[in-house]
Parts: sequence; structure tokens; C-alpha cells
Amino acid sequence: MSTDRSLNFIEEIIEKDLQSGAYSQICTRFPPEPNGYLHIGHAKSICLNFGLSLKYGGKTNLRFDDTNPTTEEVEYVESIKEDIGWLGFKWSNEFYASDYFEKLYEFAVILIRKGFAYVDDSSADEIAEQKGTPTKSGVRNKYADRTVEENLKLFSEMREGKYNDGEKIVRAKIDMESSNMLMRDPILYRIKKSHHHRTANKWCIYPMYDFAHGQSDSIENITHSICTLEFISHRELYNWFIEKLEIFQSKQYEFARLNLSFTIMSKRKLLQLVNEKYVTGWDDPRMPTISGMRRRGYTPESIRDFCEKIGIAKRENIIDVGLLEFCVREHLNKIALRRMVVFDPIKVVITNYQNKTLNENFEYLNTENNNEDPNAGMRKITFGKELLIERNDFMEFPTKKYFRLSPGQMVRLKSAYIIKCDEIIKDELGNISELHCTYFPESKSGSDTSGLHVKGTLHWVGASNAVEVEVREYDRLFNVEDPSREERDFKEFINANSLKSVKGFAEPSIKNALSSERFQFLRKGFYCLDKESTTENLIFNRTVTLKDSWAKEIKKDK
RNA sequence: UGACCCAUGGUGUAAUGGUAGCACAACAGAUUUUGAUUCUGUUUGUUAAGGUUCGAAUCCUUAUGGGUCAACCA
Repeated sequence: MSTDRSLNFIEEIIEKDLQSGAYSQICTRFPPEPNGYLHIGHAKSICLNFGLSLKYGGKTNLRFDDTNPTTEEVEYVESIKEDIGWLGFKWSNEFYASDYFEKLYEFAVILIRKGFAYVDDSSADEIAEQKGTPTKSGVRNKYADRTVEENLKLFSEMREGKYNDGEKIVRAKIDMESSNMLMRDPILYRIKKSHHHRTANKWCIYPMYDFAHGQSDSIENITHSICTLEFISHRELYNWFIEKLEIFQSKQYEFARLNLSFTIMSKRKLLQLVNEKYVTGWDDPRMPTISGMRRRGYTPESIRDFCEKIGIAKRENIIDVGLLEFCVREHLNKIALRRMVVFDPIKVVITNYQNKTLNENFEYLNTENNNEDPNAGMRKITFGKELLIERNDFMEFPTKKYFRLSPGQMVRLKSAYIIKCDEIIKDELGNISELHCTYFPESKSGSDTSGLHVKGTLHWVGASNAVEVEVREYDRLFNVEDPSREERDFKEFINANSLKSVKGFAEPSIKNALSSERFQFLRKGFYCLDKESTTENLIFNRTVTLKDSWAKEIKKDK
């Protein structure tokens, strides 16, 4: 039953429940409201809920919490289903809180009959006023004295559409003096004459979250209803409804939601970024949404691994986004196909090169697709007289620890030959325009008999057949670690340089890239094809850079 | 001026009255035809004060700090 990892507090509860025989099988649920796209925080909840039923042999339902028709849309329902599936989970049942509207209506009638609920004509302001504050008791108004018959009649009329939005509500009759504000006669039903994405115009009254969620759990025989910390105070109400209604006793447990450094997790704020065009959409690769991360090149495996690593507890937390990047690098390193792409090129002319056998200025060389995975096979690359290397892989006046190319020095060109820099050619302005080098024919990769040893190995492409591609480099969306914690509006902290589009010169094999493939551009990072890519204009997203200890070294010296 | 939840290295998370461990980060070194990967090692922690106990991160009390609660949102 247990794994190598120690149990989190919810697993402990479940194991106790299973051992005591409280349940023979567990049932969890993932209950998104279809009013936005899923983000990495939801992934934590998804992995938890589905992971639990997988681990202990149970069920997990997908239930859309669609009790507020004004914010919910079918588009969101579809995206949520796609994202959960992509993450690798299968739900036992697809349910909707709106499936239970009739049943929920009956529950309200039962409470009214038992004298536990009443219809209130007060305005929103009046109700807020009467509710008191956390330190001051609330007061009950005269409507609480209505008879059961009157309440039943009014509730029925509410359903029939006799009243307009805000004119009447149904409240539970609990305790206006409770230190828990939610117990001060909470609202059960409100009138909303708006179109619902599933029930259309059938209803004009809709249950509130508290009156829908627990009962929906109960109807589905959910054994462990897992939610985030801010619902702790709702638990008392959750249990009250179940007790008064005498229905299956689901139990609520709360864990701390995920916070990620340099990003925001609020659906409301993410929606704002989309609506106000700070990003191109919910699936913008800079977004912490599942769809954004998918487009960026994250794999389901890496996200699941991340969710496993961060753990489940009740303490407020802010996870270093570096951990997420570690997880995706770890997975991509195993599966990504290696390719060579030069971003800021400088031309290298191999002055002594000529292919003797073919009497040509180029030759084919073999290189591995993935040095971490022999099964990935080999591919051909073209070496020739004119090559392109990265401008910052050359230094006219090298620093001590620099072991790339510099005048008189040698480097290995990956999977090709060792070259030596003989001459720097500059233009009128003094900029380096090309490098004249000689190569050592006997230093060919795989059959090196030169006896030469070099410290540096560079990536390169043939100048004549390099393929120009567009590469989108992403950086964090925010400049501060915790944007939502700041006093000022979160949008003031948006990183203006979160997207940089650059040109790259890729080896010819890049033309065969598939959108399902992941790539490592050697010594650069991990990339994947963007959905906007075409055969004429290849567009790559940078998922994440490679770790770069040289960049760190340079920084240290400054 | 209330109720509730929480407190372990820089960040997360274990240890369930008996050796404070793991991951990321950081640092140092080895290997390397990717300054990547891999490998080895190092640094850093129980919020505080009392109490219970042979023994406390763990139980109790108080304090301190952080979070949540006054939507006809979920």
C-alpha cells in the first residue's frame, strides 16, 4: 500500500479509514468551476485527488461546480476536460452540480419544512448589515419568523420566476451569533435570471456554493472531499447541511494550495491578463495554465513529478519556480532529440578544407540524436568549408577560464573536427565578420587519431544549408517573487521582457520536426514547435534553458 | 479586538515521545566531444519562554509571527 515516500496527512487519514473499515473503497472528486482554464495549482489538486484513488483503489469523479451561470462557459468545460486528460488522468464519472438542481431544490424544501430555512426579502446591503462582523454578533430580522407554509409558497414562487434578481433569497436558520460568519444564516438560494451553460433557462434560482458542494459530494458518495485551506471555516456548514438533511456523510479535508514564485495563481487575475491582452490567450506559453505549459513544451510527466515533489501539507507555501524547471529539465533531458542551432552567428571559414573523395566543399557526418538514449538513433549533419558558430563562443581576448575559441586556440566542433583559429577578419567598423580557421582532418569524431586534446566543444551549423527558424524565448511573467502579496496592482510587476523573439540558424534536419517531439538545441535549452509554426516559417518555443554554470561564473566575476 | 488554521535550513517536505532526514537551491571537486547530463563531497534548520518526561521538533501552557473569515463568487 505504501511507497518509498512517507505518507502525507491525507493519506494517513485514508489508511486509517481503510483499516478501521469505515470505507471499503474511497471516492474523491475534482470539482472545478468552469469559469477559467486550469493552472498548475489545479494540477496539484488533480494529482492529489486522482493519485489517491489510483493508489488506494477507488474512484475519482470530475464534477463541474456550475452553480453560477453568469461566469461559466462551455469553452471552459472543454478545456478542463482536455487538460485533465493530457495530464494523464481518467475520471470515473463526469458530473455537474447542475445535474443536481432538482435534488438540491428538494433539499431546500426539506430544510424549510424542518424550520431550518426561510425566505428573506432583505436587500444585499441589509443582509450584510445584519450579519455583523467577526467581532460583533449579527441580528436576525423579522423574515426569519415566517411560517413554514409561507416559506414554501414563496420559495416555489421564486422558482417560478415571480420575483426578480435580488428581491428574495432563501437562508438557512442557524446562528446569527456564531463566531463563524458562515453560520450566520447563510444564503442557500438566490435569484439569477440568466442563461446557464447546461440547463439553459430552466432555472432562475441557483444554489450557493455551500448549499451545493457538500450535498453534491454526498449524492456521489464521496468519502474524502479535499479542498484548499480557505474552506476550513466552510466545513462546519458543510457538516451542518449533511446532518440536518440526514444524507451520506462525506468528509471535507483541507490542504494548502500551491503558490509559485514569480507568478500568480488567481483565476480572476489570469483572466484579466487574457482580457487586457498582456498575454495572447489562456494558452500563452508564459501563463501558468496547463494549456500554456503544454504549449511551452512541458510534459505531463514533469508536471506530475513536480506535484509529487512539492508534497501535501497545511502550511502556506511558495514554491521556487526553479523546482518546476528542474523537473521539466530532468524529463526532457531523457527524451529530447538533440539538434544544433546557432542564434547569433559568426562565420567560420575552414581555409584548408576540401572533401578529397567527393571533391566538394562539404561532407556528411554522423551524430547521435540523444546521447542519453542510444535507441534514439543517429542522424546526418553536413560539415563544410563555411560554418556558423555562436558569436559568444569566440573571444578575441579571452579571460583565464575561457576555453572556447580564441586566436591561436583550438576547440572541437561537436561530432566533427578540431579547429584552430588563425585569423580574425573585421569590417570597416572593427566588428568581427569572419574567422579563418584550419581543421585537423585526423581529429574526426569517432576516429580521432590526432592526439590533440581540447577543453571546449562548440555547436555549429553548415553556413550554406542552415535553416532559418524563429525562436520564442520566454522569461518569467513577473518581476517580483510574490506579485499578489504586493500592495500595488499586480499588473505593475509584469515583466516587459517576458517574450523575446529571436532568429536561429538550424541544421537542415530541423525541417522534419514534429509537434509531438521535444528538442534540445545543444548547449542552449529545450524547445518544441509552437502551434503557429508552418513549414515555411518554423517557430519554436523555448521550454526552459539548460543549466549554465559558465554564465554563473561570468556573473561572479562582475 | 473575536473565531479558526499554521509555524522544521534560502525554498519545500519528512521524522507520529528515542540518531533531525530527503529534494531543489547554493558551494567545492571528479567525469564529460553539450561549461549540459552524471558522480562525490560541503554549508545551512526545529519561532520564543516555561512545563510534563529518563528523554520533546513531536505532548501541555503562554507569547510571538504568518494566514483565513464580514460576495446574492467558488
